Amino acid sequence: MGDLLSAAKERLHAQGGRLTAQRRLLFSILDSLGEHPTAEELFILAQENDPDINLSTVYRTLSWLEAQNLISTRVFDEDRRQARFDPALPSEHHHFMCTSCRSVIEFDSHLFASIKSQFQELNGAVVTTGSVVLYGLCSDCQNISVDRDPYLEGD
Amino acid sequence: MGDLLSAAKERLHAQGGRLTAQRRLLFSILDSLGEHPTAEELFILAQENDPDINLSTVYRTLSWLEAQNLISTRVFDEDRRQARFDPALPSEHHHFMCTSCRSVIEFDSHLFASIKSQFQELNGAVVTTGSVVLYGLCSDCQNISVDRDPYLEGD
DNA sequence: TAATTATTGCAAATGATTTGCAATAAGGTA
DNA sequence: TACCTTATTGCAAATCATTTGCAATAATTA
Repeated sequence: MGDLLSAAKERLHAQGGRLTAQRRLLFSILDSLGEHPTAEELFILAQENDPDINLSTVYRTLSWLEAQNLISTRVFDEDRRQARFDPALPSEHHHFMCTSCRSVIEFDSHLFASIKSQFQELNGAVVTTGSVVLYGLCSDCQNISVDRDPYLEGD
Repeated sequence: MGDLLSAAKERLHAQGGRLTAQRRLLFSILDSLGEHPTAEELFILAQENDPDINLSTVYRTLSWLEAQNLISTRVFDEDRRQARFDPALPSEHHHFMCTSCRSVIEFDSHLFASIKSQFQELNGAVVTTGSVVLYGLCSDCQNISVDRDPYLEGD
């Protein structure tokens, strides 16, 4: 932790950008959060510390972070139209999403490199990024519940 | 080919649904199309045969097909918020998307099963579905973009 | 401390997708 | 074949997540 916060600060300084209270707050939330929040979720978390922060500011900050390559944006099929923000560099890891509680678990696999090179050789393509996404029930949710309808909000 | 069209007809009949001209058209376009169109792209293709077809009808037909499990819906990160429709059973296959021309190539990999089981064992999760998505340049676009990219040698 | 201007909050705009509703037309039925 | 029933359509308006224009605000610099 502390990584994204300090990296973002540096970038801001180098570019003549300004470290506002809102940005500092958002950076540090993302920094300490072991999750993949939607913009809305991050907004709600931020409001606990700054009730006047605006959702636009959240989106603008996230866009800036992505342009800086400090976070990555993922759209999971289960979420349909809502993006999730991954406070980590892109293409270094893979994701599992629990279809019940929507939590995201990151994982690595050395087999991914083989899949990539296999595809490249077979198709003459150059693969620059990519990842694996798995869906299912996390160990917690297996006991608790029936799979929730992914397109119904709330419950 | 002919697969989706006849399967859809059967389902409609069994459910008291009606095989309208619009549906027949959309089914057969999807059936013969070796691509992963967005709703808009499918709409434009359909208009060639039925200039009065409505985009809502396209969306409604796609939703129905997905509910029937006859096609699957994918949201690629590169497309941001627009969904693409995969005129294939949601069986296990993976995708490569060219970041230049946005074409999608399907592929298989026996290594995916290993990634899945590896993750399950390690996390106590049950994985029901999932896939690999790769991004890069297809063989066609490699030449084009090399020619046009001023930062690459040999301009 | 003031000046400059990047950033904010707000409201309105966007773009993809969904939905309410009256008009239309499939697919049975008489 | 003509008629009925009601599933489906086209249209317009509504949603939902996200973006943008703009005047007010505030972080940095002079």
